Amino acid sequence: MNFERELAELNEYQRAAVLDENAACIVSAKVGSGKTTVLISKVLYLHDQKKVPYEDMVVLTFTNKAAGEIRERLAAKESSLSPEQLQGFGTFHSVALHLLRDVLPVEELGYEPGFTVIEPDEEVELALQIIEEEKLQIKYKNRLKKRLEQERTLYEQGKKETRYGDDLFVLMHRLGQEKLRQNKFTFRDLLRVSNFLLRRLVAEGEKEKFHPAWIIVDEVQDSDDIQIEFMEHLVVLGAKLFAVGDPNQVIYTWRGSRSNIFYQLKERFGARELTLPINYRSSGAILAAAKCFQQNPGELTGARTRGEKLRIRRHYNAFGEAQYLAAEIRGLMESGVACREIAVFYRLQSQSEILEKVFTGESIPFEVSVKKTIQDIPVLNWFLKVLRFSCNEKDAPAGVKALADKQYGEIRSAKRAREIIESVVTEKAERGRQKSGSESSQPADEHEGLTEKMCGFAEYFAEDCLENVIVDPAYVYDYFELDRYLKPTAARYSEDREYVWNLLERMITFALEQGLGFLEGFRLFLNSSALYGVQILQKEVNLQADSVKLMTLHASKGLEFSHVYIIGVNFGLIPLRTGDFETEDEERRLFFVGMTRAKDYLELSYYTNPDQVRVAPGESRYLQMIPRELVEGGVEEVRFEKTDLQKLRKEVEKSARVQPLAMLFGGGGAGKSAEESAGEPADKPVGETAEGSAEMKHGKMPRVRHAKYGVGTITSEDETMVTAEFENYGEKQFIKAFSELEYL
DNA sequence: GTCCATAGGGTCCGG
DNA sequence: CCCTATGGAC
Repeated sequence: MNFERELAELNEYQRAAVLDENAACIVSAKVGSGKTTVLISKVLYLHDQKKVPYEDMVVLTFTNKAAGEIRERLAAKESSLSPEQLQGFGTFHSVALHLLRDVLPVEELGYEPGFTVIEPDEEVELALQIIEEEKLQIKYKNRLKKRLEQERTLYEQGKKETRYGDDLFVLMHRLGQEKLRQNKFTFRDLLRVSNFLLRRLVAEGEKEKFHPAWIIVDEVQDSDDIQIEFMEHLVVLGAKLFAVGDPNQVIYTWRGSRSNIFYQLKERFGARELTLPINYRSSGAILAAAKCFQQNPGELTGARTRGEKLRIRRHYNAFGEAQYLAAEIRGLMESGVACREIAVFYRLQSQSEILEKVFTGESIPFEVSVKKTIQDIPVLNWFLKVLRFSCNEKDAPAGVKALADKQYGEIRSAKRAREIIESVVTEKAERGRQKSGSESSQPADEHEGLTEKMCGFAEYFAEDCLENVIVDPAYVYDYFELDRYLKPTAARYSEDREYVWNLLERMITFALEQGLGFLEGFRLFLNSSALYGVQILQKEVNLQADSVKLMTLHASKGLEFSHVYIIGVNFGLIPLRTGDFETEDEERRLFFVGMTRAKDYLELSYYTNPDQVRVAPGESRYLQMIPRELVEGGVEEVRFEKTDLQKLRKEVEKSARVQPLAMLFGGGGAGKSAEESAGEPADKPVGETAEGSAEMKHGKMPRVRHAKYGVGTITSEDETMVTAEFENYGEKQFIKAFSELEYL
């Protein structure tokens, strides 16, 4: 039997979790212990052995990515899965969306089933509009987004006074009315309204309307109150609970999850607690070091041998380190390590900048993980608004924004745009009322403006909609005469066009997949595009691409690499803040998460002369917490000469342009710039590299010795690199300033 | 309208 | 720690 084999591949702990019969079970899955494997096996076990249909399971994740992974791994094991069967599989928000659309009676609250999900920014815009119209007194308007999020709980608890004694609660009330009127849900509303209707379902004993057999939750430690409540309602409706998570990986308390969540869950659901204590990912040394940062020092056992020790390196500053990393990574590449197995983690997004510059200059293939949403791509932001008003004339605000867009719109003033849209909408409504069979549905005139095109869209495509004729983005592209707005002369034209094209293709495919007409499919897509915003853009998710990954420690969660470099382990940066203990604990967990991403090699580094203010020059005490016997050769300093570094830095700054032939080995002192002599005196050389380069001018092939590669001969060089042929290793490239080569 | 003291936020970033 | 929006004093 197929499932028997599946079970045989699990260890005893994993097997126990999969086979557990309790009504509620919480699995404390230690880092790298096969959490997702267990989760998938559980689903398969319930389906194959317990004959629970997939339709009766609710499988909840926090990210679209995790949801996608689960679907994918499931599809690999079970081929004939239909989308309907997996409607309960997704993020908390997408499952709530499904419930509100297809199961729960939202119309009883005054919403229509075709509601739109809006992004936080849109709620803020709506709020600002209300503030203006009603002359509300709101303090800190520039931080409205944060205030709406943070002070919402106070409002919901029925508090009278706002934090700053202003009209914020009046605003929240009006905002609620306005969202209802415009048929819009925020992310939070999805869960809040779901919870409200589920609670009512329970209270009125109408359990037959929705009664999942199982809820299975991934990364349960990230749940906030509203999500726990959602789980609770499903449990009350009769579902059994299986939740998997790790209290040591709570790094998002600032957005609502709490570190004692595991304890809370056990109390609330009377759950049995199991553990998955065996880590399969990291080498023994890495795991042992990481264990120093475990918060709940429960059982955590490694399955691997000790492996290579960690390294701790000291660099002068981030630039020197970037040079070093470039050389180091090149070395790894040459020794056959795939780029995709190498990652550099840092605490702050801004730290990637210098790495990007240097890696670009050194031709190291890399990719920076930056949060990308629709908002970050202006053309899509604009075009989605165009489509939203086109498909739904009730969404006048979208029409106004499309029309008044600074870059792609037609009308300068937002006020004027609003007037135009309003008049067109009322005019259209009137014409509809006195509809005499006259031929009003003319195709859009070629020279009409955007307003007319948006208003005529639904009518124009109505017939095609019936026959599903639209399969080519060109129809829509031409209808809007998009070239008039994207402006072929603009520098970003081809990129913009590709984005738009891509989006249209996706929307058409979506409509076809859903078995809906073109227009209906578009509407449904647009209504929930906020929830899947990032996925729309995923032309390629490049975890597979062969490039070095640069990301923040936060972003590293859930990933693994064979070689990991955590940089800037300075006090003041890792941990970021000092002072209060709550956040300090979180920093420790964050560091733990980062370290445990590494499979085979982990290197930690800090700066003696950090460029950023508020970063202390010394090593973080986190480094002192790691037992020395796990560290190769104590702290190794990467030595260099400061003037070389400054020269290199200037080159890199310029490298966007054509690289000038740097006079690195010209006459003595040629590299000394005015600022340099005016600034603080250059440090005394601490390395031995200066003499070496002088020697090479004479065209000799100097013999060198390197601590790691042994004795060799220089074979070639340019301004920045030296290549040497080693007797026992082969060819190796070094950055001159860091070569650590001893010239014989 | 301008000045200035000061409270409070900033980094991290899911849906 | 540093920056700045805020709002009262003038």
